[in-house]
Amino acid sequence: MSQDRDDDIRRVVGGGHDFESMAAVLNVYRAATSIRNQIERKLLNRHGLSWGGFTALFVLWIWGPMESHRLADECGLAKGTLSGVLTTLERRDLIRRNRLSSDRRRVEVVATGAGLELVKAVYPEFNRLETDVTSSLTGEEKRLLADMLGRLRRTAEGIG
Amino acid sequence: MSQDRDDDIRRVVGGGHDFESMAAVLNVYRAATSIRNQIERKLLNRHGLSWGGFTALFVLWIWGPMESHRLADECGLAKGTLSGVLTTLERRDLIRRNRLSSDRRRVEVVATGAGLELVKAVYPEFNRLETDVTSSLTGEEKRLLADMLGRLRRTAEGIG
DNA sequence: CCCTGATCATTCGGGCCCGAACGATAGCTG
DNA sequence: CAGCTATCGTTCGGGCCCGAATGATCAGGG
Repeated sequence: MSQDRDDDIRRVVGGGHDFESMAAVLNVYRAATSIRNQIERKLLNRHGLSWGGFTALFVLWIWGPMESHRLADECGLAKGTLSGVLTTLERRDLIRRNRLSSDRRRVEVVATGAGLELVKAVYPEFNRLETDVTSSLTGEEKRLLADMLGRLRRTAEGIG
Repeated sequence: MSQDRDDDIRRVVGGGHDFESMAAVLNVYRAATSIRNQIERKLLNRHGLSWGGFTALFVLWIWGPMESHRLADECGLAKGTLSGVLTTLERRDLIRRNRLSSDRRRVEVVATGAGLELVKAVYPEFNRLETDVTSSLTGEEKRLLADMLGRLRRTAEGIG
């Protein structure tokens, strides 16, 4: 946020507001959408993957098969949203749903061979884009950024 | 990102990857969605506003009427997306579209009295939530965070 | 004057996203 | 063992979101 914009805002909304917090929140959101859009455009679209789809596949790769509610949590998605994402992935044979015999309400989600192959192929380039996108920060800054954002997120979720 | 998770990832994806950048990007995205979801749930939904709709109204409040393409840019939305958001706002008489007589391709977007009234009423609470959400950071940290995220965003957009 | 190419906003197709409602399943309790 | 109650995943309604295609409008050159 440039100083000019900041001044415009102060002038219009008046005093008694918390501009530091506003700038922090605004920048978190803007940076996130920029990163997501760039990575989708430059990489994921080409492989027919959405951000959410790639995330799910990545989680299943790292931690192996898991139940749907936990996968939703790991991906940061509402369960209804995850259901749709999984349907898309399933249509392309990248994941499978297995109903648990021990509790037929639950569903275990498993990446197929093709799913694992895809995420393994895409991840290196994904990581390279992460590096590119954060190239204006030092290693120490990246750690600091991640730490501050982690606190921010825990606070936000704690408020709910 | 906890150390355990980090270790799991290192073990599976193997060496030669940039985990610092990965953690930074992951946390940006997760923090952004947490914040957005909380603010929508706790405030905007009650007023029938989406994040994008509130943003558009806020921008029009601060900087006054502006052409549609600039508004899209200020809101960080694709122009097609903004068109939909504006239709929603227009249906509720919160904004108006004026075709420019000087160039009938262009559209000037104006907040109505009701629109200004709404954004003025909602903004103080919005700002309070921004304060709450960032309460685990010091003022200096918020400034640092905003600065790093600004650099990050400019880099991301520069890559495209 | 047209014609051509550029530049607007809108529309469209597809998918994401949420919360609420739903139906199926499980476990408890009397 | 029948009837609650809680807890699954899915579905549904509505809106957001993008990129590509579309149609309207404008500016410049023959």
